[in-house]
Amino acid sequence: MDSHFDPQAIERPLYAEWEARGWFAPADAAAPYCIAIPPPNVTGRLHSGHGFQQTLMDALIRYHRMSGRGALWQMGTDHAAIATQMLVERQLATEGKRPEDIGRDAFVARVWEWYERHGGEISEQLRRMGSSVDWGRDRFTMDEGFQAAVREVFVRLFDDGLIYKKKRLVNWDPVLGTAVSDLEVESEEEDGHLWHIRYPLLDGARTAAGADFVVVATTRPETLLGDTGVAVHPDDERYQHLIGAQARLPLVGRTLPIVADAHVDPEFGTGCLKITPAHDFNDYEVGQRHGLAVLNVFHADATINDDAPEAYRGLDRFAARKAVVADLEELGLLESVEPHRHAIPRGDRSNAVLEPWLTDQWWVDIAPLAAPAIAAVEDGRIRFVPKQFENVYFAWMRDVRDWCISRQQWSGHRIPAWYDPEGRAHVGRDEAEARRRAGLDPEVPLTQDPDVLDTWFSSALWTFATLGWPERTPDLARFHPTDVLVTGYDIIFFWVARMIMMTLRFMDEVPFRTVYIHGLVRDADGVKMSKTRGNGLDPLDIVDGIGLPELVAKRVADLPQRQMAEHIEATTRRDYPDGISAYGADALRFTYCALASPGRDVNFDLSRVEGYRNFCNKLWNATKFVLMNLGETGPSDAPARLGLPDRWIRSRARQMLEAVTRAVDTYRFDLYANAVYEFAWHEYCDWYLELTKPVLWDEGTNPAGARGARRTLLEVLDILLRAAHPIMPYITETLWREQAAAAGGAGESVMLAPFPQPGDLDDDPEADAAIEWLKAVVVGVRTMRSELGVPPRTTVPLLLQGGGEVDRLRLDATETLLRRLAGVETIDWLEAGTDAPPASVHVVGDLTVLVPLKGLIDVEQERARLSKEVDKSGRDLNRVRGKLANEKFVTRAPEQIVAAERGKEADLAGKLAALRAQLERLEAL
RNA sequence: GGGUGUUUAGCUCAGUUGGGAGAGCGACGGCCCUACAAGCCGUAGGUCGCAGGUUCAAGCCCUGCAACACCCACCA
Repeated sequence: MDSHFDPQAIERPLYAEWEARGWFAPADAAAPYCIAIPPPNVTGRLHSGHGFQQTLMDALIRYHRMSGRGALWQMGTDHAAIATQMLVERQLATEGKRPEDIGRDAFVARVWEWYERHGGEISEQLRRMGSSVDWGRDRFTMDEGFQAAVREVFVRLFDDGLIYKKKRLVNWDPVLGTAVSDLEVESEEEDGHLWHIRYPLLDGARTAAGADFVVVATTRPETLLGDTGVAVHPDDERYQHLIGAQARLPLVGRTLPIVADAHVDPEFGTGCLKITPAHDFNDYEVGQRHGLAVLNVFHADATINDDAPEAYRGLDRFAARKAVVADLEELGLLESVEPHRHAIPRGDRSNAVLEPWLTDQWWVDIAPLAAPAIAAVEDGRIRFVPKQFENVYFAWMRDVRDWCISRQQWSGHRIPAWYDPEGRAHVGRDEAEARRRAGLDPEVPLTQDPDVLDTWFSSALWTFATLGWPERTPDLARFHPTDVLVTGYDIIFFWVARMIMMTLRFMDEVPFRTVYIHGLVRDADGVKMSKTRGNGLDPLDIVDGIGLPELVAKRVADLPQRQMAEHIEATTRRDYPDGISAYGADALRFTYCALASPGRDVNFDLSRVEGYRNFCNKLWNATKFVLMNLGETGPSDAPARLGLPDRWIRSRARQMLEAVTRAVDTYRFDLYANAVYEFAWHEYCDWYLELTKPVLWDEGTNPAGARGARRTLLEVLDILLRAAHPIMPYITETLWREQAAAAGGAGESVMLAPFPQPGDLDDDPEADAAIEWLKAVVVGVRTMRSELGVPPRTTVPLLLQGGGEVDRLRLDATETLLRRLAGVETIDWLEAGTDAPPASVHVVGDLTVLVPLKGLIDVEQERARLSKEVDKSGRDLNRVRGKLANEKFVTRAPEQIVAAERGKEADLAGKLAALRAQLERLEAL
């Protein structure tokens, strides 16, 4: 074996082998366990969030596969309709073309080309992370089966009256030229203005203050062109006499009725509200209540249409705003302008300011779907981990509004509706069915609805459509409901909620029993990773490494804003002066697991990866140590005897496995990783390997003991590697095969080996206590040596004082080990009544451990150290005595707590006495 | 406006039923000792956000406050 762990050398060949041998497919005749992957965009690239999420899923899948389940990790990708539309449009733009220049069919062909050209990238990246997805069952949300599923769902929902077409206000993206759903609106506070505009009153009406106009306030003066009313609060004394009066709309001249509506807040602005039903959601409601006209003044691209005065026609909305304001000012109708901070709705894809716009769209009537979906979580058929996300889910679901599912784009699932010459819509699984259902003659021409469906409509069918629905496939019967969904809180509404609704509707069962919600990956400073900030880390750059020039080039490529490039380059050069090393997939995966604390975002820090890469190296070298110490014959059937260290490490391994299984059961990937790390490094390596050395190197006097140590070294290493495999598959596979070969055991792969169980090993309290005693003495001696400046290779004499029978027995059992680990030359007991020589002292329970100074030591320094120890012990003792002096404590606290405190008191008193005695001795020198 | 989360060592974070504050990284000192310098040994560092309360006992339970982050709703 090489002296260093080199992930580059082992990872790719292993993955290729696993895949080629079909080991990712679920075992037959085993209890099923299934996770459906949240489908990455087919043309996307792997980012940190993916890496994180897939690591957690792969850990679960590998764990359950090893635990004997028929584990299926269902693979698939998403067609990402809007994202792809934008990419292909951008590609066309470089050729100087617009989509309409080439037509729908050619455009759709381009989209498919795009899928085919880029579709493989994400799969390769998943492989590089070690993800054990079942490639044989790979699906795509636009594949034939999915198209059938989508049409089936659409038709059935339509037939049940849960899909309908209706003209109403929607969130309109004027840049993309499509409606979007409520969820795709991102509102951010931005600095704007509040314009106060005078609307002249008609027929001699006056305000209470005597003015012949009312003043309305608006943040969007251009919408004035579509005003059809003015509203005041019904109880507003200032305006009550104007209710029913009329005002004249400036610039347009239209007559506006003044209506009373409780929606108006008398405290805001002047208490007068202009009503633009076609361009504001609240105004629309007000308009409906009062029968106001709905006058649309925008084209689809938010330029002013022909229903506005000629002067503004064709102007972009922002140009129109300027013109309107200027004209109002000219006319003396602009009373004032004040700065005003308010929320601006923007499209999550285009970042364009959205407009409420009146259009015909397809909708899902959501309430009948939401009710059973709420119930499924309420009654525990689905549970969220962490639990608090159930409240997030409930809050949204209980107030959810109808879902706008049609998009005015070309990329995506086309809506299965056809129009006859009279414009009536006929829904069907295909045109023939639509015609048949409508009883239309073959010669009646039909045209299909031009719109496509919201991408999330097909995603909502993910768990069951991937398994074959609407066919009743064996996979569907076996693996649905899936066991757990692993996803981020950012798509609970987009995806999780909709999957639950659709699955309950069409499968009559839940899509998954558990929803594990993980945090989002941020950079080391807690800032969200994003392309524009240039602070993102590509997981594969951490796995395979990347040079600084390449990293800089990658981060500044395709930046929306050129001026950011300079800044990003500077920070990149500062943060990664040498680029990024190839840490390997195992180290990265271990990091993701270790950082996966529930309900928290992950602040991703490369230094953690480095630490866990070092951990990989530690495992590597530990295995090397074990293999090189197997001796000539390796393990044999000759009698073996387990020594205390062997019994201890087995007992500790059992406790590690208890922690691990508990952690996996509760989705505590962080505790899982920590338990493995702690055991492997600080127990197996730091102590156990060291404890075996005296035994192995003194084989002649104790061959059975050496055999016991060898056997234990191998067995515990085997357990450790199996326990760690779900987190770090590559290195564990490599080392496990070495180990298995040396042990002469069977088994081709650690990923097919059984996951170790606590019951495989025995608890051994006696060995635990003995080795803990030994460790305490060794650490005590080491501390004294270090503080006294004794060179590592110099052995020291050791004196033991006090202590009981147990201490003597333990010394007898571990003396050889103690000598080696503490660098001790001689060990002598001081008889009772004998004065101790001047010495450095350390107390372990009743036992006092002394390293005589013999004049070659800095007495002053030791005195200072002892004083500190005396002070600390004195403080501890005082605290314990204070507690015990408290009558309430003694009478009310549980007996065992009180007894423990009394024990502590005795220990501390003894320790203090021993320390003081030694301190006095030193001071007498 | 409503809601959720966070606040523990210089940094990033654990702390599972309330019973003597932990890890990793970083810092400091000493070591190339026959698995590992990607290592070994040791040391320092915290009034657990603030103020109350419950309790014999609070990092943990309750109340209030503050700061930060996020979600939902949007008074134009």
